Parts: sequence; C-alpha cells; structure tokens
Amino acid sequence: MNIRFGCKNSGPSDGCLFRKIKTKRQLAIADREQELLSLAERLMAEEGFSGLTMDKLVAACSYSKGTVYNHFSSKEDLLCALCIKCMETELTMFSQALTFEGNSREKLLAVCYAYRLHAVLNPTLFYCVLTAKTPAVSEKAKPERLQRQQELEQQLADICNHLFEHAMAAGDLQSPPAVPLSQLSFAAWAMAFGSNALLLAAGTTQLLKELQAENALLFNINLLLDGMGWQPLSRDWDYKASWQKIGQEVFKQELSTFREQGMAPGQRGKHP
Amino acid sequence: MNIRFGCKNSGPSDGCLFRKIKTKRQLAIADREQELLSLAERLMAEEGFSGLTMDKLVAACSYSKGTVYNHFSSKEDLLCALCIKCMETELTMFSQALTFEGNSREKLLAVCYAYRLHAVLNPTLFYCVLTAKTPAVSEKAKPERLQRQQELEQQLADICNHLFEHAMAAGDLQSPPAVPLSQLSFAAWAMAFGSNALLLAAGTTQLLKELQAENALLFNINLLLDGMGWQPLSRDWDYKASWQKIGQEVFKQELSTFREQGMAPGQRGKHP
DNA sequence: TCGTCAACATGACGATTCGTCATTAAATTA
DNA sequence: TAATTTAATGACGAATCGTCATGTTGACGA
Repeated sequence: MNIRFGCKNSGPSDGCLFRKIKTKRQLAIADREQELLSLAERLMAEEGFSGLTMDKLVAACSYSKGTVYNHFSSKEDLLCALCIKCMETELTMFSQALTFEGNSREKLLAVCYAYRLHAVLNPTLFYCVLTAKTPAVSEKAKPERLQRQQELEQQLADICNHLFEHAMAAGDLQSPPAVPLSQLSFAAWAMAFGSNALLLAAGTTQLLKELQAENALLFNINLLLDGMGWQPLSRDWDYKASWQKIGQEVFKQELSTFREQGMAPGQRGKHP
Repeated sequence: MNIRFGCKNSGPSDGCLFRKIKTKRQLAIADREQELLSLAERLMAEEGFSGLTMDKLVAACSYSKGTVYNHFSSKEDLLCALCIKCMETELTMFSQALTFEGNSREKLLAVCYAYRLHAVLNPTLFYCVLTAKTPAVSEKAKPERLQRQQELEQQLADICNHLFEHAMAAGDLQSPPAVPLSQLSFAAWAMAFGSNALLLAAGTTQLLKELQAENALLFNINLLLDGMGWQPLSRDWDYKASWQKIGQEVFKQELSTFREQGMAPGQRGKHP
C-alpha cells in the first residue's frame, strides 16, 4: 500500500484540498470537483437555493451518484464547498480592492465596495455563506472543508484588520484605550454584513424601497467610521466621489458585465 | 351558502389571521394553531433547524397530517408562521424596552438590548427569521401570512423610526440635510442585525472568541450613534452603566430565567 | 504484455420527507 | 332529523437523501 498522506478511505475529493496534487489521476479528480461545483453554482443560480438537489446535480452531470457523493459527502458538504468557492472569490475581489490608491479610509471603502458588489453579483451565494454557518450545515460537512472555510474567514478578517492597523500607523485613527483593534474591525464587519444582508432581503421586503440602496452601505459605513474618528471625516472629504472612483477604477469590468446583462452571468433566474 | 368573508376553500387556519374570531369552532382552531406552533418551536429548539419536519410535527401532535396541512400549507408556510411568532415576541420585548426611563439615546439602546436578548434567548428562531426572508420561503408561504409578516416588520421599523424622531424633537440629534430619517434608522437596524447575526455565528466560527461578545453590540452601536452625533456622545456618558441598568430594570426576569437554566426554556438542545 | 489489487464508478435500493386526495366524520343549518 | 357544509383522516405517490454490493479502471511489477 502506498503511503500517501492518509489517502486511505478518504475518497477522491481530497485531491483539491491538499496543497500538492500528485498523480494525474488526482488532478483529473480535482478538475472534476471544480466542474461539479460550477455546475452546482449554475443550478442554484438558475433554480434557486432549494432548486439545488443532489439528484438534480447527478442528473445534470455525466457522472453517477456514487461519484458525486465521493466528492461531497452530503448536501451540506456541497453547500460548504460552494461557500468556500464564494469566499475565495471574495478574497480575490478584496485583493483587487486593495490596489485602489487613496487614503487609509478610502482603502477600507474599496473593500466594502468589493463586498457589496460581490453580494449583488451573487445573491444566492450570499445566502449560501449565511446558511453554511448554520450548525445544520457545519455538523455534516467534511472536517477538511470546515477547516478551509475557517482559513478563508481568517484571511478575510486579516485584510480588514490590516486596514485598521494601516490607518493607525498612518495616524488617521486612534483606538480608544483598552479597546483591541479586533473590536473596531468587528464593528466594520458587522455593519457591512448587516447592510448587505438587509439590502439583499430588501428586494423581497419592499420595506426599504424608498431607500437609495445603491449608496446605503457607503452611508452606513461612513457614519461608523466617523464615530471611530477615522480621518478624514466624511464632512471633510467627498467619499461619494471616492465610491464612484473605486467602481470606475477597480471594478470597471465587473460593473460593465453587470450592466450589460442586467444581472451577473448565471444569475438570471429566480431564487425559489 | 353562507357569506363569510370568503372562508370557502380556505381551511381552518384563517381563524387566527382575521381580526375577529367568530364562532367557538374557529376559536378552537386558532388555539390549535398556537398549540402546533409551540410544538414546532420546541421541536426546532430541541432538534435544530433541520430537525423540524412536517412528519415529525404530525407524529408529535395528536392530529393527522391533513389537519396539520390545513393550518400550514407547506413547510415554508410553517416556517413563516414561526417567524411571525418570533417577531411578535420581539415586538413585545421592544415595547417593554421603551418603558426604560432615560435620554433619547438610552431608549434606543434599550431596544437594542431587547433585540440582542431575544436573539440570545432564541437563537434558532433568529435563523428562522433570516430564512423566512429567503425567496424559497416567501414564494411558498400563504399570502395572508406574508402580509402579517410585513405588518410586523413595519411595526418594528416604526419603533426604531419613532426613536429617531424623538431624538430629533428633543434636540439630541440633527439629521444631515437631504438625508431622510429612514436612512439613519436603517443604519442602526443594519448594525444591530449584523452584530447579532455575527455574534450568533461566532459561537460556531470561533473567530471572535477573544471578542467580548457581551458588550460588542453596545460598543458597535455607540460608535455608530457617535458618528451620527447623537447626544450625549459616548465620551460624555457612561452607556455601559446604562446598558446594565436596562438589564436590571427592564429585563430582570428574562435574565434570571436565562441564568438559572443556563439557557432559555426550550432552547437547551443543539441546532443541527 | 499481462496479472493483480487498491482505488474508483455505478445505479438499484431503503429510508425520509413532502404534499395530495378520496373517504370518513363532525358540525351546522333547515 | 335530514341535508349540507366543513373539517379530519391516513394511505398514497413523488422526490430526495444517502448507502452499498457489485462492476470497472488504471497503476505497477514481473
């Protein structure tokens, strides 16, 4: 028996979770996992959250049920995998946002912009991330996947934390005494998350129709950062201009794709 | 044929959704709906979100499947009904919070306290409200229920809006020009919601363990209200003391119940 | 080239769950 | 009480989940 990092009994799906892919066979398996994930993403976008079932996925792909279950040990595991894919995309967009040239506060805004844009482009995946944190899901997902999920969460949080450090180093922000940086960072995260979630639900709720959803996140975050005393304050700087500049300079491509199609690729359907 | 507000073909569950309950029969039906809801709530608390199935509910009650389906046209409809029950409880607790004597800002804090307390006491119901806004649910729920849900949402939002009006009338808060009050109110709502959701997930996530979850919502809201310029600012007032005072004066009973049992009644189980 | 064996693929299958509907029972009205 | 409307019942079919015995493949050594 080959000694291969405990591959025994673990099925083919490990291929893409390990850092190094060895054989071409494992490579093919990892490829297939991505293929299945893309298919699942499309199914969910087309037919909504509950429209994604294992049976449908099996029917839609060219593999058998057993093979699909070799990749995803349960529906929850598949959901978790989708969540991971979503967060990886977020991470990419966040990194893209960090390239924006501006003061420390504008950089945080750029990340918020990325967060919002990602949510608008992938509303169903946003729900997916929400439910993936539900105990119902995390209890049935593969441990490796949960670990990967936490890794990504940490990386996303690190980006946010780093922006706060940067601001303090630049002298734009002073943390109150006895308040750890993570607390401030959490506040920003909570605001961004809450705004995004409510704005997404607002389409359903219709309670917030009069609200100008386009700039609501910017408005909310500005209030919060003003409360932190993050310089320059919103009364001393035109952050609305920054916001638009971020869109034009960093996410031009995503925005044009969005506007052309009315919706993002694969997001045309309903979400039943 | 009797003319009875179109009761035909509508099943027994209407009884409790109409404003007036007529016959004793309808009264009994409305009672049974509450009985079923309480049972469903307990099932969900004990066995988690996915532990609640229609079949289990039928097995756990003394009625037949058809009868249960006369009340709740689908699983999603049941979920929506639970969401409504949850929001009604919230509304009660919010009203309770409004009795707190204090300045305008403290009153808002009291409502936030109620929101947080409710979420901690009923974590599974919190998830329930989240998912009830999902298209998957709202598309299959009864129209009357969706309407009731929106009514409640409006009432909750009104409470929040009214607090802002009160603050402006008292001179504690000035809305920036060209910014509707609802925008400010939405910011507070988003912050409270986001903080609560993340804090709930934090138990799972473990990313925020170092965070002092107990006061995180207070901290976040304070930052936001400071950003709005809501007087007195947090540097001029001991809101931590207010927070504790709210708990002691308004929610003493809930807190003691919480501490005695370690968890709220019916919330002892896991959430798979 | 072939044999061997571990790893992988297959799809039939049992178990749940959802929701329906023909039938039976009860309540209301005449 | 008879007639009629309304509600309750649970057997049933369809859909879904996840498993497992069986068949297949491909890597590797001879």
